[in-house]
Order: sequence, then C-alpha cells, then structure tokens
Amino acid sequence: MLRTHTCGELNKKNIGKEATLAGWVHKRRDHGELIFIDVRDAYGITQLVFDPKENRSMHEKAHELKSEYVIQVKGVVRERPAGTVNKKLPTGEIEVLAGALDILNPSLTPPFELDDALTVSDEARLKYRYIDLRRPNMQKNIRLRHKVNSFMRSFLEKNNFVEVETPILTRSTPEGARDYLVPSRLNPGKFYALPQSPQLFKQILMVSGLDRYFQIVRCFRDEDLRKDRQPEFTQLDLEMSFVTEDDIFELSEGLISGVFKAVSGIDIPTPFTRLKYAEAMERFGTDKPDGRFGMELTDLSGILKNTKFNIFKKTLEKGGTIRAINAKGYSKLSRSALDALIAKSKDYGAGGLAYLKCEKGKLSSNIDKFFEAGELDSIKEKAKAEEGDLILIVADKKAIALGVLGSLRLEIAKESNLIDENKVNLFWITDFPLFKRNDEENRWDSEHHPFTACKEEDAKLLDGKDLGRVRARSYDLVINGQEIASGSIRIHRRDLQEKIFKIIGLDKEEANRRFGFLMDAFQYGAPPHAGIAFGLDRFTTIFTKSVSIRDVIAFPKTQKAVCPMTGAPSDVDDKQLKELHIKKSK
RNA sequence: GGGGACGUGGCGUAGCUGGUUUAACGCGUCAGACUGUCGAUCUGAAGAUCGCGGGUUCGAAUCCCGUCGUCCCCGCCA
Repeated sequence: MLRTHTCGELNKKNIGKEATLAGWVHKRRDHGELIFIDVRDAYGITQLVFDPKENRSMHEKAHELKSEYVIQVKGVVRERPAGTVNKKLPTGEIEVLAGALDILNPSLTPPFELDDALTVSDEARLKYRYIDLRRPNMQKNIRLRHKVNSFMRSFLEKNNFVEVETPILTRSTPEGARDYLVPSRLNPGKFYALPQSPQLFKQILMVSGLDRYFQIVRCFRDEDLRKDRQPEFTQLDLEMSFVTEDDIFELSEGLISGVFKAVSGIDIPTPFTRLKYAEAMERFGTDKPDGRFGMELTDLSGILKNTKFNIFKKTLEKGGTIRAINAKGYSKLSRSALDALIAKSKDYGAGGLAYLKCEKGKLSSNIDKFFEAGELDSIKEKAKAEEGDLILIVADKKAIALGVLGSLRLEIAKESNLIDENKVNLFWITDFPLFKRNDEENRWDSEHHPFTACKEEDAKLLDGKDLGRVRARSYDLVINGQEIASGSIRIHRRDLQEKIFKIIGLDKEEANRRFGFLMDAFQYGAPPHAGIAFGLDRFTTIFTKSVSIRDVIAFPKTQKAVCPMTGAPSDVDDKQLKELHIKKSK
C-alpha cells in the first residue's frame, strides 16, 4: 500500500504517530514560511504542514506542489495549536507534519475548479468528466447510486431473486422505440440490435422455471434525448412467476420504501396510493400525476350544458367536454403572460383557452357576457375560486382538454413554486387501456407493450370493435410526477399472444418470424408471470435532487448523443466497414 | 422533423437599443510578500482575433443571414 491511512480517518487518537497519506493536492496556502497543503482522497481531506524550522528541504519541495498533483506524504500526526482547529473537517483537530514527500504524478492545471458552487457548462464537464467526477456533489451522486443498487440487490436476494445476465446483442424489434443496430461480420447484411429492455428474455426465464429473476441492466433506445432520457439507461428489471398484481405491488413497495429509508432516512408509508388511469386523467390530466400540490382539474360540462356561449355549446354538441383548473392567485396575470398561456395551450393542441378572473367576489373576463349569473356562480363554486384566482378553461375533445390542462397545471405549479421539493408523492397507476388508437396508420397499438395481459372481464372485448375499452393488467409507479417503473401481468399462452399480435397489425407470419421463439416457449408449460422495471437513473435522481439524470450517470451523453470525452460516435476505417459488409454512403 | 435560449481569456459572467472599451469583473494561473491558514491575505503580471463563415455599415462582441456546438421543450420514447 502506498498509504497507511486515508485522508479522512486521522484524528486525535493518532497524535504522535507516523502516518503515510496519498492523494491529490486540493488546496495550498503558502505563508512564505509555513505552507499548508490540503491533501484529498476519496475519504476526506487532511491538512499537511510544511515548516522550514522542522524540515527545510521538505519546505523547499512543497513549492513544487500544485493543484491536483498526486502525492505521497509521510509524516507525524500532531495536534493543531489552540484556536486553529477546523470544525468543518472530521480531521480538523490534527495535521500531518510532512517529513517525506513524493510526487507520484504532476497535473496540468484543471480546466475548472473542483467546487460545487461553481457552475460549469455541461460541455466542459463532459469533456473532462474525470475532473467533474472529482467534485464533491458528483462523488456523492455516484456513491449514492451505488448504495441504491446495492440495497436493491440485497433486498431481491433476500426475496429469492436470481440475477441473470441477458444478451446485449440481440434481435431487432422495430415496433416501439428505434433500435441501435450492430452489423454482423459473420452474417453479411444482417444486424443485431441492442436491447430496449430484456423483456423477452426475462419471460423466457420464467418459462425456464427461474421463478424470480432480476437484473440491473442497460437498455438502449435510439430516440431523441431529454434531461430525463439518455440513449442508454439502466433499469432494475424483475419478473416473477405465479403472482398477481398485489404480489408485484407488495414487493415493489418493500423495495422502494426500503431504498428511501436506507438512502435518505425517509419513511414512505405503504401501501402506496393506487389510482386508476381514468381517474388520474380526470383529476390531473396525465397518467403520471404529481400529487405534491393540488390544483386538480374540474369538469364544467354539467354546469354549462345549456350554455349560450357558442364555442362551448358546439364543443358539447360534438361530444366534447369543458374542463378547468384554478390557477391560485393568478388573477393579476399580465396580458402578455396570459397570452403566453393561451399560446402554450394551442401548442399543446387546444383550440383556445378561456379564462375567468375572480376579483371583487365575482368572475369576469372578455367572455363573461356569454354566461348567466347562475352559471358563473356555479363555476366559481365548482372550481373553488377565491379572490385573486384565475380559472382556466379548455373546451375540446376530452383527451385534448385533459392533456392541455394537465400540462398547464404542472407549468403553473412550477412557475409559482407550488411544489414542495421535500415532499415525496407516490402513485400506482393501474387499469391502463391495453390499446391506443393510431390514426396515422389506421390501427391499434399497444399502450404498454404487446406482451401485456388484459383484464379477464375485458377479454371478450378483444373480438369486438371497441378495443379502446379493453383494460390492461399493467401498472406504472409514479413518483413526484415522474414515471419511475412500469410493468404488467404478462400473456403466457400462445393463442392469446397471437390474438394480440393480430390486433396490432402483425400478421401471423410476421409475428412468428419476430416472436415465434417466445410463443413456442409458451407452448412448453409457461407459468403465469408478471414483472416490472424501474428506471434507476430517474429514481436515483429523486434522491440527488438533480435537474438531469446526467448527474447520476458517470459517463452520460450530450443531447446529440455524443460523448465529448471519447468522441463517440466516431468515423471508422473503410477497412472496418468492408469487413462488416457496409458500403460507405456519401 | 419543429420551436426556443445560449456561445465573450482556463472557468463563470458583464458589455450586446452599433461609436469613452485600449473588451470589464470574479475565480483560476504565474511572480513577489507574508509563521497558523483552511474560500488565506496583500501587491503585481500574463492571458480573448468576442464559436465559425458571410453580409449591412464610415464603424460590428453588439444588427442581418448561414453554419457548428451546448441546453430546454414539442414530436418521438411498444
């Protein structure tokens, strides 16, 4: 070992003893005579003293030391003089009088300082990620992430789960997200795909009788990036045999509340609140509601069923709906801010946005003349509007009205700091529709994925036309308005799986070509099974309170999916392409 | 595929309704001073063709067009 102690462990008990430390030069404070050097390693910071009276040659050598030099120092631990104790450091009561110094490696001046208080551009941080990761917050994040992973592994181990590694080179499944493709040298013209999830393999493992599988696994999707979306991301993926929804919920709740307790000491009461998809949409306008604040949607269709206001009237006649939210304290919103809200509503797909200001005890706006006093009173009551509030109203097709107001609700809450960042809000969202209509392609798509079972009582609907009413046996875990996990009871019989493929437009031949191996497996005694996958990057971000998942990923990519450090993706040699049977396109 | 914001010494920013700017400030860097600092302090210095290309103008960091890059959002993400 190049050290006898770490930079975080020396204290009063070590006074008088000799110690050897190794680490980075964190800070130097040169007083001409006395020189103080803070040496830092993964465990902490220790102050070194170079005193010319004690050791002149060491003092000379200390002048060579600069930021981030890697050094090894041998010296005697001594008590700091009275009044010079640093209470901020665990090692603040002692210092090491340097007796021998080795520069293990000099360093260029770092491109930015290792100070959390400094904001550094993402570009610079990612290019010099090795420096960025030395910063205290990033160290904390990466270690916290390990703690989350580690807790999950041991929790699942205790619950009889087996971790199995599934292939990274696998078969392309073009439905769903875009695949990352890998050309096959040995099979000219053919491609592997990087998995979007280990879905099919984990189901096969259930057929294999593993009973309980899990994996902390990388998944790949070639889609546009966001602050919460990276092209490669990590899931805690699990699957269980002979279980129902309640078993998955119970296990997940133990897992999630366990992590909260272990990582941040927060008690999360179980069971988590369960919310049906339809109710989530009605109340929050989204299937991933943030319940840390109110401002829920209200339905004004009943109150306005005889409205004289033509736009609203026509909407109702066409089977649409009138929904509203109460923007607390927003009546004083400027004209331009209001216009911005209206513009935003249109971006979200609404035809327009009506509003009613609650001032001097009554509702008023540019359209109030279209309403009768009774209607206004009822609206005010239903929306629970108080002095200074602003009621925002969307009349449209139900999906649009709910979606627009759901988005506005979130935006207004963020803007007016309505969200208590210390709160943790969890929902199970259940009873999703199994299919969603794809008007462009004129067919039904899976809402979740095509391996999801439907409610038994809705199975008969599969043969009908009204497929939008079929409810899935799927569930999402939503934390603070973010989709953190998603799963379902799976189909485990060939006939049903074939039927689903047919509905989503995969003919028998195509379905067999792509998923025949899974359906074949179902024919050899596939047990009923179910599972769930947690997005570990997003989940960890809840604890670090980072803005982006990039801050909990050691080596993330930029929004253009580039790694500024390695330069990936890069050009390759013509020779490589030739071997892979790929012609260079100009 | 679309919309928006940004790009100024190593880092973070100011300047940007064109002309008192020789492009300013903080941090860092370098040199000197200093025996108890810990965000050390004090003095001084170096360091920027203002992302790149073109245009408008007597004059461009500043206005316009294009382009590249970063970030945010919509679409997309079974």
